[in-house]
Amino acid sequence: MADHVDMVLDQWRRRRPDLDVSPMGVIGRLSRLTQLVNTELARTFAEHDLDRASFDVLATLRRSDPPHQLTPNDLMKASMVTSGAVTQRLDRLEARGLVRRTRNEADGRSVKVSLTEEGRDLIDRVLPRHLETENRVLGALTGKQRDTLARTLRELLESLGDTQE
Amino acid sequence: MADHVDMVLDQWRRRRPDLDVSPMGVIGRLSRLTQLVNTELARTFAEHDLDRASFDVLATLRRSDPPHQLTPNDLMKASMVTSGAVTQRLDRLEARGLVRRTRNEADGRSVKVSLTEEGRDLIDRVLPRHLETENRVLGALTGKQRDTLARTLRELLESLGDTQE
DNA sequence: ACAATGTATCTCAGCGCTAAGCTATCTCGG
DNA sequence: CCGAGATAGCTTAGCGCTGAGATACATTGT
Repeated sequence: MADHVDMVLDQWRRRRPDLDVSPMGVIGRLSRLTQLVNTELARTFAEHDLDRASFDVLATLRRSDPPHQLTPNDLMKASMVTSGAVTQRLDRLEARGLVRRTRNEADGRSVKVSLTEEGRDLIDRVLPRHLETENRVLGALTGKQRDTLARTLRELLESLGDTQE
Repeated sequence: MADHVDMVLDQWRRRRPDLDVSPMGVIGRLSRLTQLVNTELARTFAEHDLDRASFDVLATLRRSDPPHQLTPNDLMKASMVTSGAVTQRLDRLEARGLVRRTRNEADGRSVKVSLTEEGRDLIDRVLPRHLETENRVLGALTGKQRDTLARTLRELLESLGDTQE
């Protein structure tokens, strides 16, 4: 059995036999798989009028310590997008009544973002469905394979500096 | 040692002990790693005034059978983007003189895209640097780990329908 | 006390992509 | 041979993000 990347690797080996293209066997698959998985996850989000960006914000707030308040800066660090993107995400979520921005008494530059009751209800409704989808996407792997995969990905992430500070 | 996803999993387990969030240990890392890797690859592309989109088109043409001619439709299938995106990618590359569009004699609806000499020179210059970067990104893994990883990712891709037709 | 520097957030032009729809051409059954 | 449907590529409005920069407030060193 062969996937799309196998075909790509074959082509390169015919066309450029002088190059070692084996790293593409890993990185090409990573990128392709992430795209397919994201498409699959997007379906579940869409069923609740969400997309990944909004889901990420709601989920990050939901899993934070009570009282579930974070600054835009916290959200930026967690989401790997720029501050401008966070502002716009919050604008959209606030307009839908899913989050609330309040002044930060302790620091006049800053803002506190929290879930509204509606926002919390929504994320609590979506989360189990999201986990089902993730589980289904991983259905081809045994538990042991998943563990090994998670561990290997963690090694790579750590080597690229993605650690808890 | 713990990465960002470990922290996220801990948070969920405290906040929602009723849910099994283990799938996030795999899918969260996949998504996060892909983003970090893409940032790293983008640096190499930028050194040659390229981005991933342009690189993908040039590389797909370069590895195709002589005479390195593909239709926009072929490029669309290979790249997982819409036809509109392919049109725009080709517009940009054509304006820079890196690819050429010619009529398809056999089918008046269609077009043939080929590399110019300049385009071919560029991709041949970038490709080895790109592979070095990919290799460096995978530096934390042994050869055996890379093989296992590639195989596992392929299983997932196949289960999601990403096969050669 | 305050100037200089740092930090938090927001603003916005520009970019690449998608989704929907358009035009031109091809295919095929009747 | 022709009309209906399929196919290939292009167009474009709208979307979310980036990168650069603006604003306001906080911190630091002297």
